[in-house]
Amino acid sequence: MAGVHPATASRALNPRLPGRISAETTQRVVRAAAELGYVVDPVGRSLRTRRSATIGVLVPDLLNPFYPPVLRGVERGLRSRGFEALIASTDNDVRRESELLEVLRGRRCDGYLIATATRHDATVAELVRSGVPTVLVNRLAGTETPSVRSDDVRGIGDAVRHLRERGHTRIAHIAGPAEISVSATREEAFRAAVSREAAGADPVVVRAEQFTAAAGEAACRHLLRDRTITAILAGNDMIAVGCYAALDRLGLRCPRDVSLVGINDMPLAEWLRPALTTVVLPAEQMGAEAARLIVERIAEPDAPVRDVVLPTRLVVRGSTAAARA
Amino acid sequence: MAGVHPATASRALNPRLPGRISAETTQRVVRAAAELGYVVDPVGRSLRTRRSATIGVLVPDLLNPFYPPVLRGVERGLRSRGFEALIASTDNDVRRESELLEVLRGRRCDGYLIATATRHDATVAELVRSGVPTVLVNRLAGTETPSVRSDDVRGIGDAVRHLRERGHTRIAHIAGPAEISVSATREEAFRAAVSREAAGADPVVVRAEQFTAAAGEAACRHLLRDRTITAILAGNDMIAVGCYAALDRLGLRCPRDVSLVGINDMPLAEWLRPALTTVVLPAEQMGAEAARLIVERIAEPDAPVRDVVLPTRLVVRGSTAAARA
DNA sequence: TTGAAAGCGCTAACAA
DNA sequence: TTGTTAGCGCTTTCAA
Repeated sequence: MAGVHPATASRALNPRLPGRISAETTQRVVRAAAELGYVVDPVGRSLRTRRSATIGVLVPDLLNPFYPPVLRGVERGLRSRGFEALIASTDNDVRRESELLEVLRGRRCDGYLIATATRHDATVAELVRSGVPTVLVNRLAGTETPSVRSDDVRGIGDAVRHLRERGHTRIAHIAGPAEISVSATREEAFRAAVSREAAGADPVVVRAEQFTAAAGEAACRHLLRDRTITAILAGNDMIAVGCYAALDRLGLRCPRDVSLVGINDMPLAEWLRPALTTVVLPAEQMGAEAARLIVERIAEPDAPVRDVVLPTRLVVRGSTAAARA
Repeated sequence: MAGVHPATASRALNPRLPGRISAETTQRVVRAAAELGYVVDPVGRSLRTRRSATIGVLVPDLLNPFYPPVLRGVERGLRSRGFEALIASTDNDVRRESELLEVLRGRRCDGYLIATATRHDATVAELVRSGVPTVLVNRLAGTETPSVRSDDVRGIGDAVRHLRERGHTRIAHIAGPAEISVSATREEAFRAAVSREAAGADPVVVRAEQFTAAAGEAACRHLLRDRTITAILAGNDMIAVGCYAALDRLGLRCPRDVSLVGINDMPLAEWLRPALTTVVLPAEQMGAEAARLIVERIAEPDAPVRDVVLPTRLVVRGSTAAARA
């Protein structure tokens, strides 16, 4: 319709392609395209360029309220750069992780965003080894891979100090599952903070089997056989939700009897009663950063590996109060 | 490697293609493929077949806990049939809906799953008119489109009866935004149920601006200026969460002063305190059914339009009790 | 039952 | 600056 060769049209519509096209021709092509409602067929393009403009995204559990905001950031970040996400949830199942990754790899994604990496993750290790652009989110597995995470150490330090300042001396931590890297990071941060902020205190740590309310409730009931504990730092907000339930069952009240701090600031955290004091992780921003990193990495696969650490902060709500006398 | 023509290999690996291949050759090809780690390139296939094995999925709000389970059902249902989902969240913005749909259409999806349709939705109407396979989820816009929804009328009837049996006579409903079709369905069902179950009672209805806790809280505070109300049916669980907050603020207790019923049974509903009595919508199953319907529709675009209505049930937890004397 | 040939829509390399 | 040619990997049509 513009009276030019297809290749010229292609160049006119893709200004970044080699071969500059005159302004006049470009205009003619663009106008014709608009009139015809022409949009490039991504399939033809992919076949030629060997790129799909698609990123595979693996999350551990869509039902954990932490991830939807992350995905929102990922989705927006990718789409604004012309990419689409293929999202898969592994339900915290290592085998399913490798299956899903196979499916996504079958789709020839240009890169992968992995939020499911466990501490020693063979599937992810193999992915990285194969040289495919990969970015880890929130979880860490080896240092040769770019990652986005949050400064949990700082946030947890703030949380412990907050509790200490309110007179709590017996502070417990309900850690997440051992195989998840953030569990270890947070537990370590907790121990460090207690020994720093509350020298001489003996840090109490129990472990929840999963990052779920049910597992949190079980762990909390176990923990509270020790009634000297007046404050709990939960491994994440879902575990904190379980703590509310456990406290209720045990006839204890929050924050009067036990203060509670979560980690994540998941969507409903401020609507729990009492509203949850929690370490805010910038979930959406983490997703957005991850999107940026993976696109950069695809453009420059050999650029040095970067780790992005995003700031956290403590938001004080109703679930923490002064220790009972 | 199997010593056959590519076309033969293609046929051997795609048993459904025309042209039957001998068992022997097939075996040779399959074995060679396995050894080479060969997987079909979906891009080449798409270019040839004009199909992408990709479904565009539009949801209104990833942050509303109702949708992650739906997506889980969609994801599994599609993947088990060889399809992938391209998921986009519109944040309840009509303009963004049409933009995102354009982006997805640019990707040449084979079909679309729309969970965002408002009552009179031009974008969706145009999509359907263009003849692209489309299935609506949870929301209804016109009858020429297949849809998956839940039997809210039944569930709401059960809820009202439940309240009535516990002695509640002043039962109010906090409806969702007017432009969403489920808001109207539920309001109507509520009015019908009240006049059936509680003849003579005057159904009280207020409207929340959005399906969010904040909007629910505002609506509930407004509603409770009438202190004769002893029970509330919230338009969905997020609105119910807002009701908990409003009751707290007003110094009222649930269920002692006011009983509360939600709709959805979202992931955290049972962990709220008191645990939320709610109408369970089979979210994941709705997603799975939608996946099934859209794939069927792609296979047989001219089959008669089907509406799937899935059953609901009331789950009674701690937020409802006998009316105060 | 298998092979040969062609072409889906696009853009990279080369030529003009 | 634009045109020509070729080919990405696959499956379909036609022929053998």
